[in-house]
Amino acid sequence: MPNPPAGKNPIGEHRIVHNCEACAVRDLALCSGLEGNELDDLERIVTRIALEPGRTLFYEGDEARNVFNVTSGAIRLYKLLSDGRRQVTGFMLPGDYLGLSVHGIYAYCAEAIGETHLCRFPVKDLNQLLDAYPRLEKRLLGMTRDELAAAQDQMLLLGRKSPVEKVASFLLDLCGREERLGEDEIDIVTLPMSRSDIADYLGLTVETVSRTFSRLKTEGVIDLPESSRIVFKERDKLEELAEGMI
Amino acid sequence: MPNPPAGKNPIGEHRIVHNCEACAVRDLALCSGLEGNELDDLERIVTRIALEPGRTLFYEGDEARNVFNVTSGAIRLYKLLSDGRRQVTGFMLPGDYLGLSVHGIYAYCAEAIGETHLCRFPVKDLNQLLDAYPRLEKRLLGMTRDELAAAQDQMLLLGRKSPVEKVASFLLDLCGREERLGEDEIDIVTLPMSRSDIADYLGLTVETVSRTFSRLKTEGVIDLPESSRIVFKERDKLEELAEGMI
DNA sequence: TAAAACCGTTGATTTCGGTCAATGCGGATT
DNA sequence: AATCCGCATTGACCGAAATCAACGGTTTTA
Repeated sequence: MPNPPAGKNPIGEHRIVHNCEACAVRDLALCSGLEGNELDDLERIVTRIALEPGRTLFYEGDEARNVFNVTSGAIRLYKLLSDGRRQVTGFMLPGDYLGLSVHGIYAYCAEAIGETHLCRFPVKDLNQLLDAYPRLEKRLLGMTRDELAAAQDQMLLLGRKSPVEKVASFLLDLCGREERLGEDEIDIVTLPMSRSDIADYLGLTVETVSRTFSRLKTEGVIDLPESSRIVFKERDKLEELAEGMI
Repeated sequence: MPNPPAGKNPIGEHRIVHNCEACAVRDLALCSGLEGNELDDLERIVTRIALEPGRTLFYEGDEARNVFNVTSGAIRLYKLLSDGRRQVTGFMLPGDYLGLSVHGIYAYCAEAIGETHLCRFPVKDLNQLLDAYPRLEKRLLGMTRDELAAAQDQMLLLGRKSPVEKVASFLLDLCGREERLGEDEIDIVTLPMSRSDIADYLGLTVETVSRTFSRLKTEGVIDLPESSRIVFKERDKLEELAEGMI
């Protein structure tokens, strides 16, 4: 049963009727801490929205009125320097939570990569729920803690890994996340994002990313049937590469 | 009134008698969320420890039994690759909280830089307190959120900034933190860490860090009366450099 | 249907930061 | 005072990744 759109607002978001109980990411997202009437209270404050490819959800510096949970598609988070250099700080997949703010201001920009669906929670309402349901707050703390740990892994990658190590780490990480989402095609990763997104995530240029993919293909470590599909031919080799053991 | 040591254990930690009410970082640390008898409960589970320079507090992968709050000195957090490459993920100063764990395992190594004092909280006991005092949990969430935001700034630095931009950002950041700690010497930063710590924090080599300091000195942006003291001669210039506006 | 725009790949060239090496400097030890 | 040691600095050189450029394939637009 598809979610029927319930109207389109001026900035290109589609509101959608939805049911949390039946949600695909129910066990991954913020809501996983809740059940029964707790979930009803959460459902009362949520709005489901859809974003078309390339649509900006919010900018760094905007007043942070909402937090979001991805239910389908993918979002890129990024920061910009004044001359346009970009650092992608994360890719948010179904189940992931976004909307980090400091002093009520978003800490990064968020853009849809492909067609993307999200749950939107007004911060004001959510804060009240947090007080009522400690389990929800625990869940939020847990998700923030996990994201901090991932950010520190990314620092190691950005500061000290070579291009091959970066690309290998990235592919394995994405593979692990897709597996956790129930992708059963083992050893195949689908890349929702462009080479330039990957480059800006890994602190490289598009050319270097492309050359590294080609090199891994030539060496027989991966296969590239299409530019957005990666097949792991030698996963152990890839894992060794990712940790700098070669 | 100094804190009298109360005995030294086999691994080189000194336990210390202490009073939270009179603590210097009372308003910065975890405890800032509490007052009165709440603070008493926290005090009941805390142990004050002292570390001599270079002492390891815990390793990445250790079972995470405690979390810590720095009260004086400085701690470096870092991750290692198998061949010894190191990424320093953060410097923890008085008021900062450390002990991030995923699945009950520490996510990084923690080492004292100089003589350092900390409050140690057993995770088990702290979790009970978190349930009893929501404000404490809010405080923890807030501190984790701030650290995540800082980690994302650091990703931008590591992935997209040039050496000068990295060093300038680092100096300004450290200056801001020392000011918040009540350092009243405006425009003077004292570096508790070595050049190699800085290099491993910024994703550079010692040589490049050293050359960049020298270059900034030659250009009259900073002064370097000693290798661990930085005087800002032209703060605006430094701020422009940090954001890549030159 | 042609033109344009975009994306990914590959090649040639350049450059910035890493590597290697030598020296200086201050504090600790004898 | 003399030696040593770790840390910081400086110089010379080199190489890996950035930059610049071109091309093929696909999608979008006119």
